[in-house]
Amino acid sequence: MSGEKGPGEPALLSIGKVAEQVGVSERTLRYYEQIGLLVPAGHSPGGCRRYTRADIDRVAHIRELQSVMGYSLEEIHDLLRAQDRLDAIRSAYHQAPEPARQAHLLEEALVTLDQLRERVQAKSERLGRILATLDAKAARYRQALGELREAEAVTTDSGAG
Amino acid sequence: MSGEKGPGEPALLSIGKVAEQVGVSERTLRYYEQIGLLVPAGHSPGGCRRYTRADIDRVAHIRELQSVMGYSLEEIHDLLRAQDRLDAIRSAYHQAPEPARQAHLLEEALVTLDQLRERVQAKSERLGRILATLDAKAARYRQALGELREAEAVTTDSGAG
DNA sequence: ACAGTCGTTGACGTCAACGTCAATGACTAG
DNA sequence: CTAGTCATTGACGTTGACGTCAACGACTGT
Repeated sequence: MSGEKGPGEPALLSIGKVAEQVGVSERTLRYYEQIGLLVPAGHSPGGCRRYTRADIDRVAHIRELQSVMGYSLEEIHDLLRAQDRLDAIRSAYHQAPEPARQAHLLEEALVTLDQLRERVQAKSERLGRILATLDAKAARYRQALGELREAEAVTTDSGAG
Repeated sequence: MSGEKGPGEPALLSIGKVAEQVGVSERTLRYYEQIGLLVPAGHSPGGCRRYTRADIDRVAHIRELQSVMGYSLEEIHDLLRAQDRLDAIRSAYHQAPEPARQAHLLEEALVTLDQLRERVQAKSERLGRILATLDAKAARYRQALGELREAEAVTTDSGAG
């Protein structure tokens, strides 16, 4: 036994499992590590990468920011740095080394969070406006279609009568 | 006079003006033409591209689909093809060559429009969910911050008293 | 012990969406 | 008519985000 099935243990995953579970390639995971986006939780004695569930969540988060927000990996890197600082605070929270500093970091993280929130909201609003114009367009076309059909019905009437 | 300032005229613009007005490079406009995304309305006798306001709108539309929806130029090309068909119908609408065919094309275009609408809505909803989780996170952090401050106040009290 | 699979590190390839440069031609103010 | 600016067509370069391949080492069931 070399540390596997303990129910309270981290439950480490190989790169292949992670790739399969989140639907990315192994190459992508190694690339993310290369640019400092996702450092695996550890390594096997032989040097194989070992990931945790948290790492999976992180990759999923990265993909979401990519696809939904259209962020570059560099922008995502910045965002996740703030997230990492928050996590550092959470772990520090249970040790309470310097409450004043904790509060400062928390405020800093809140600012970052608010900035992201604003950008997400802005995008959401833009999408809302686009939706409205699309609906308006569809309504106009539907009306035009109705008129066309009415005209056609009249023509058919006079043609058949 | 070679067709410029008539108030009812097309009011053609050079590539430089268009690039400046929509905030893209000339290279980008030529590239869009190269891949068939934006064919200029005409050319000067010497071969310079001439664009209309409609072309400007089109470029703006392209950039919006790129930035907000994250579509590739190829996907945008497909979308705009449907849009172009609709425009063809609109111009045909005043000539009424074949109302049955018009109706068919209109229905086709409506389907495309609905597909886009659905995708926009899906993205909007995803953004909404992200917003909710961000707000929840912020709330938790704000609470943690409050607790920290309270603890600090107590500490300060005992320290000062 | 060993075959078969999984993983590792380079290194080079790729694709979209342009940027940049060079050589040449178009257009415009004076 | 001419200087200065704007535009045109290649052609090659670039950047991000990976894909792919080779040569090798790690791990697993039997």
